[in-house]
Amino acid sequence: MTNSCLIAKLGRFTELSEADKRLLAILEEDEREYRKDQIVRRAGRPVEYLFVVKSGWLTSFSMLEDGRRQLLRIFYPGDIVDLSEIALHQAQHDIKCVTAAVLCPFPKAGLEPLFSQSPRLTALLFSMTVKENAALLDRIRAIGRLSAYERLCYLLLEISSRLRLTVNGIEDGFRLPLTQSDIADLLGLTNVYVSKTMSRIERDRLIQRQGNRVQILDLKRMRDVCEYSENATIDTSWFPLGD
Amino acid sequence: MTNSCLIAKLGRFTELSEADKRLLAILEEDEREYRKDQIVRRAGRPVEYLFVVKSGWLTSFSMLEDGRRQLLRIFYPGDIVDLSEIALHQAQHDIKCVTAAVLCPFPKAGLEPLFSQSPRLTALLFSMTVKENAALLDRIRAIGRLSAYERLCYLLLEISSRLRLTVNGIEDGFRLPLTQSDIADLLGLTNVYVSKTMSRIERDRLIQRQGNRVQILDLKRMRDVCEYSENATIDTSWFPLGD
DNA sequence: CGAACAGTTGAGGCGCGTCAAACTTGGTGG
DNA sequence: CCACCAAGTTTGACGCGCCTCAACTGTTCG
Repeated sequence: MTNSCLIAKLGRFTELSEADKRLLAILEEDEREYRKDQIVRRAGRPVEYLFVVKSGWLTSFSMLEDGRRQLLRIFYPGDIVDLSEIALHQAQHDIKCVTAAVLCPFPKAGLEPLFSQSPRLTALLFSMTVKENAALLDRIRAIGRLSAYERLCYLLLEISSRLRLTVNGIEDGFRLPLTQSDIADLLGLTNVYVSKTMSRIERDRLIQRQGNRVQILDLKRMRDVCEYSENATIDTSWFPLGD
Repeated sequence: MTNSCLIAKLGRFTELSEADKRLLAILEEDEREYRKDQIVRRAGRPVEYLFVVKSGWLTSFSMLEDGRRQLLRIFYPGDIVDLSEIALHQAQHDIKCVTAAVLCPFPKAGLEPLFSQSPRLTALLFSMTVKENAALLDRIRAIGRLSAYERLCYLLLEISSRLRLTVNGIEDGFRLPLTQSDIADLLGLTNVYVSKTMSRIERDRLIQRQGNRVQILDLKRMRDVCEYSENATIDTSWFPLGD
């Protein structure tokens, strides 16, 4: 319980009571290791288990018959995979590991005590979903209306902002385990054009790369390029009181 | 309460107790009329009120400094505008009326009794948010990886599927109050190309148009074109029991 | 009747895709 | 510790889908 990823992430947004922490810790009792590229769940299968991400990056994606692929979401440590499918009978998307990962599976019904015993945790989970929602809207804006150059700046900002929730000190850069094909499929581009555009961004001294490490050199200019402002905090004023 | 839009929509997914219905009806006590094109809320403003849509279509959108615009969401009768902003301090997007509309404003805190008194309604609202989330993922796939022709087929299917939730008998077509510029801004295209592509879709006898009414002629082929399958039902098996 | 707005149509251009061939990197086994 | 291979990245030539600009055609409503 002391090293629960969920508690670590959720605790950033609001004070958690001991009871709440216990409810969350139950979700991480089990633990399973996954290899890089391993499929965690296939689209069309019933959603029986959800997973807390303990370590590693995962992604959900959608394939078209002719091979086109769209990456939909990245899951980081502290996320619940896939909270968004809980309301559906069948999984809509494939989910696979971008890196080796450790996941904590729990049955869908495992959320029930949380909903019935802690209105405050419920509101928090609700807020997390809503926040994710806001992130999806940002991506729609990016894919729909930004140029490739702008989209890449946006993605790097989004990733670094998300990493800041669970990782400390990324000012000197962070490891980016996504391939350029992954990045292309996240943003509606091709790997070739991602490569060319990343080089331009680096030449413009907005970022610096070595291997798969990326460092953002000029945060302000990056933000201006894609008109992206992250808002990390959530409004907890409407939350029911803790018990 | 008898003509509550919320109850009408939510009741399609699960049985509502009388107590639940009362909780929902409170949200629609107030009522206000809006003109076509009227701004309901500006980005950057604090989110104090949410709205139940009683009639009309609204949209949320994001503007870039140079005038580019991305429509993010369409709100139909029975929706809550903008449930997704509840977790944030400031509104992220502008919201305006596509048609004349009647909205029921209620303060953000108005949801509190619902969260604290009815775990079942909470789970339902949560599911609605999650379902909306799934719809956003579909749009990301469409904008990121589908051609203009495929995107338009997708959008028409999505709209007709959403309308089926509150309107009966759209088999003989439905009114589409969006301009082609709106449609373009929803899908990351331009009004000119939407016009040309819509004509192609009509020439291919997938749809038929007159004025702003649209009728889908060949549902199966439409679905095949964009590989889109709607899933209307939600899984309520994990819901806490009603009181 | 005319202004304002939405839709249509055509000509030409550009951003990003496609294809293909080098080059770099990191992991693996001898 | 080096040699090797597979996977990922880079680079260049060329093409296409969608954009831009612009003129024209309804259509609605004072």
